[in-house]
Amino acid sequence: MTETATAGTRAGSKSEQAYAAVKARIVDGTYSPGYRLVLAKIAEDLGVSVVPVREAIRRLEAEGLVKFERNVGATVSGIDPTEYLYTMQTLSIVEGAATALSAPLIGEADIARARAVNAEMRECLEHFDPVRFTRLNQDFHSVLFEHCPNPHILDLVHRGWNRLASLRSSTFRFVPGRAHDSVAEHEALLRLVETGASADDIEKAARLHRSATLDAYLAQTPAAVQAAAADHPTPQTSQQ
Amino acid sequence: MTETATAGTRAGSKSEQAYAAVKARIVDGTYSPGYRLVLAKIAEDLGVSVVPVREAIRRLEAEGLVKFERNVGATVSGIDPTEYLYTMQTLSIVEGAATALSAPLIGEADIARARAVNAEMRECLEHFDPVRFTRLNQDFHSVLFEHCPNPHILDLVHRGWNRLASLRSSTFRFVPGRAHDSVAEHEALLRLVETGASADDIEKAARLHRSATLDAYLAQTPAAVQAAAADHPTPQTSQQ
DNA sequence: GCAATAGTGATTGTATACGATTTCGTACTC
DNA sequence: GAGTACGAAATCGTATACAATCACTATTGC
Repeated sequence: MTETATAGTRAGSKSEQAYAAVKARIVDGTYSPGYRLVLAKIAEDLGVSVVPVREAIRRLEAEGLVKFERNVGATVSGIDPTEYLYTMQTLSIVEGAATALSAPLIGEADIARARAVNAEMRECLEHFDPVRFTRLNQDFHSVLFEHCPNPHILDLVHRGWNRLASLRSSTFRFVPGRAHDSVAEHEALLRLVETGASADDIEKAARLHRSATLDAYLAQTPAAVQAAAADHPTPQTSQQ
Repeated sequence: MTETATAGTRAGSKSEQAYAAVKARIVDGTYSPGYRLVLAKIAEDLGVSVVPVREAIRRLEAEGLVKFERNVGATVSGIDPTEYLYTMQTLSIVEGAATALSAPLIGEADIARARAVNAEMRECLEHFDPVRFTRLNQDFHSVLFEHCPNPHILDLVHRGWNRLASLRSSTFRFVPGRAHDSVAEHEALLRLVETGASADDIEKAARLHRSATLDAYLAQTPAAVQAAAADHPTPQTSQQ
């Protein structure tokens, strides 16, 4: 997880180093949303000059992790509800596809691992450990989509997850009750894969799983956002 | 079309200028696949220094238009059949979603315009004008997906089209006979939108339309590529 | 004649320096 | 007292310069 098309830029590169460092700080929350990223400051912290840092920031901008304004500077992208909506919707689509494409390549060992992870998630619910739950959730889905044979799609999925991570959109944070349903849906998803369900069915299930999380979020959110959301129906959820 | 998340980088920026210039040259074929992009040379041509050029190239790399190798340089991405497969598959997914999301927002005027474009495409078939056909094809699909209310998805669609443009994957070029089927499918798509078909049906149709082009390409391609493609089934096509 | 190797040229990677733009604080005016 | 104009500090944008790396070729040894 979390390696995004590094093509051609080996680890030794300062640019790459800056990219990884800043990204890590955003994802782990050291730089929280709204944080002002000053090139010179970051450059000094990392012991490199501003040029590679600038390149790193621009790259993070392309991934949506930071917002860049000319002659003003970069800030870490915030928890704009609309952005959350866009991201979840996009992820629903690409992750659904990735999971469907992965399904035929998922072996018994993968399934077993996913089940173990899901069991741990259940435990987290009892001991209320949101942080671990979120990390395990990522692990679970990784098993489902990591075998996706199309690297472009896989990359899009990774980007979506990174974006969510930067938004700190833990399921617990937004909708406490949702987590319980989530683990149940995980088990259902596994059974579909296990029994060799059609790619179409798996894709729908994966989409619904994410859409449900989004819907739960929207349900407990101010009316204004819901109104905006009405213009952006999530595909495959409200069908039938 | 063809504006890809320029966020924060106003037109006046040399970096932006370099990006647009190089991109244009790639898309219009001045720099054809395999062309070696030397920073210093491009910088001189554009009358700017190498730093903005470098930034532009890196951005194009992120979009998949060029391939970058450390300490070696950048080359325009080539017509690697596998890359073509990946791109078409991804586009099939995001364009399908974008079209489905757009559908409810497409008005009668849009439909009429699309019909006019499709009629022109028919003419191109008779007079054999592949270049114009390809451009019109893009216009046609733009009508279908440009109303997509989710900018992230729309951006992914644009990227896919740009990538195809750089690959010069004109339908004519790859599979002459395919173009005739294509215009027929266009009409069918329009009718679905017109009659308010479900988002699911529209999405499937849009995916199939693209998958068919991909399949046609694969059908006339060496066995080795087909074998590789077998590992990468296109979703929603073989389901029937 | 072939292979390994050292040297050379070309190209990228990064640092430093300076100009351009914006922002924010302050003083001044109405 | 509020609003505006001005100025200074901060920050970004780009040019230039140099160091690091790699590809290619010629040479040498076998």
